[in-house]
Amino acid sequence: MTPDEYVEAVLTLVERIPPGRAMSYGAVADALAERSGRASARLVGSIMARHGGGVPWHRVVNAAGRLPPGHEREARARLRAEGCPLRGDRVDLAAAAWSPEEGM
DNA sequence: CTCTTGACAGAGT
DNA sequence: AACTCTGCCAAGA
Repeated sequence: MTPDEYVEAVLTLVERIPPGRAMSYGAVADALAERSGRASARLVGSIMARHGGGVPWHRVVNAAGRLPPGHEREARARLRAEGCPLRGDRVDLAAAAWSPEEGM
């Protein structure tokens, strides 16, 4: 799998996350690990930073439910609008966590 | 090729 | 609970 294909795979998966739900960068990397052969939360983060426009990037947060630096306002607003379970300024991953298996 | 840099994660303080 | 330190792995300089 080429790097470009990996980027596509990440974006495709992120698009499949339903409104009001969320995934951590690590969870995304993990879900793609089977198919891509590698799992790196950092890599997913970088990809979202560079190619994240165009997909519901706000539904991808870090493992602690923290929103991406610099986009916290935007993300919080969108998540709130979608009814995503929030705990202060963090996503309640325990309640919002989604996996590809669930959405097919 | 080496060194630094991250929308990260997990353990330690 | 907030911070720091380490491991991680691919991109850029």
